[in-house]
Amino acid sequence: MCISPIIMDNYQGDLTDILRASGGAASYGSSTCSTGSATATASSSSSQLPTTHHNWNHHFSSSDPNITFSSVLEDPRGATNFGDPFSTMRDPFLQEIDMPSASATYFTGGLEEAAATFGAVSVSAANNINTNANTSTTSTVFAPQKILDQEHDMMRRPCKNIFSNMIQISPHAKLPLSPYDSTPVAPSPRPIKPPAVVSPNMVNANSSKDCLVDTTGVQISSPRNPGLKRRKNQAKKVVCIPAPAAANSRQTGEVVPSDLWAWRKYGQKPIKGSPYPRGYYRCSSSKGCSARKQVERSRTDPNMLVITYTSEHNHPWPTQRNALAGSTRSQPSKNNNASNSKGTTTKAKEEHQQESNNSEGNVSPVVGGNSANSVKEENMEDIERQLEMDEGEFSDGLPYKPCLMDHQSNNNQSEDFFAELGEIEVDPLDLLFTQGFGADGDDQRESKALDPFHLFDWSGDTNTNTSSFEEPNKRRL
DNA sequence: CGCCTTTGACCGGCGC
DNA sequence: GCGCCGGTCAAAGGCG
Repeated sequence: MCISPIIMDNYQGDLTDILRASGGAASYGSSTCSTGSATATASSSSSQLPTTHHNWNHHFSSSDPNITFSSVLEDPRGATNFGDPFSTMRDPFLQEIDMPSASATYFTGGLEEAAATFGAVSVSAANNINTNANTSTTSTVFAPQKILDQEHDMMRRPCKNIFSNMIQISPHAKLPLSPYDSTPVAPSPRPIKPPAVVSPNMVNANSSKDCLVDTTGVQISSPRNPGLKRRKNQAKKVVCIPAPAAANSRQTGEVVPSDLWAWRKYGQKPIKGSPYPRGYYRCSSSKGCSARKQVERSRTDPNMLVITYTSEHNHPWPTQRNALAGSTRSQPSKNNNASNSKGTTTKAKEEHQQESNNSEGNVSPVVGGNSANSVKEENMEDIERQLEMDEGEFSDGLPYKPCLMDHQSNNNQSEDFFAELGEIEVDPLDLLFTQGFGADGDDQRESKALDPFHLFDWSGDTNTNTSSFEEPNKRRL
């Protein structure tokens, strides 16, 4: 069995992959993955995630020698973390921030190439924006206007995958290196960064291109916590992704694509000038984690979600989503009526409605979070073993063939995929690694039954037969 | 019981 | 100094 490239398209709505591919892997898989040989994994431990990286990485690297995704995943700092794959764990998005310019370029180039392969339009590590843009040394650097053009282009094109619809903006490279650049430490008040140089070219959030956000000069505050003061120039990472389908959006909030972290919403505010509120989330994976993110719809393109990551996680990736109740809350089974007005009922209501809208009489393969996770836990050892086997499979040269969706259906699929993320309440990656590597026979059938996307049915020609993959989500829901 | 979301209040920064 | 604004807190209530 192998990982079909189609998965990457399927994952267009899930930040997990990007999280993994962009940053996490730099810590996880570093030296072994980059070579493609991948005979040894940096994480043979109980954590499945590094292995996951490993495999993704392998996909890219094995598909096309020109794709440097494996390089992307390599820790540019040359760190090796065989002993502790989390030893350098930081927020995968923010990690970019901390990279020296060269590293950022390195990253950008790799991702850009990969993005191009997948039909991506614009992916940028904006360390190179602004003041640093002129001094960058590679052609992969985007000048601000180029980014604008790229986003323009992106907006015109239908969504192919998350690579094609995601813009990463990180503070310019002249920001001092993050004080969190090193190994995560116990949560503690962090030093205040000195003011960053703000370029007049900076595109700010008030511009018409509000997916390009000045990530400096923003404040983080804990006004009621004397230990944490508002910090100007807090490094932020702004990411634009395709928003979930409008039908899936909440009245007062956003359907936030799942990522590996558990986020707890702690606030929501209407933002002046935007018809869409901004949701405030903090990491709930670990107490004391200062990681936060803000989610809002682009005021100019409601189909885009602007996710701003601030601060960093000071803990490893959560390896068990069932411990992260909020992000994987199960499908509501009751109290979905309109009389409920607080708590999770809104989400439940909408998800319920979405399910009703999408099911069309079919039985929705909704996988309860608990059951799915229990499957995950039970199968992780098998999964890891299977992953190791997959390594060999890739080593045999199985070509990676990007499966580009046709433009018409793709946009819908993107949205539907997000919708499903909210509906099935299970990280598709979890599905993948809990069911996708199962054995033959009953296990396989069971996996298929639990696989709403048919992700694991790659016996056919998946790279060209897009119709076979046409709207997989709708087909099942 | 522990987690979540919602939401009004509170607070600090900033511009005028 | 004042008001606006964004970010956070914390109470209330729901869910599994």
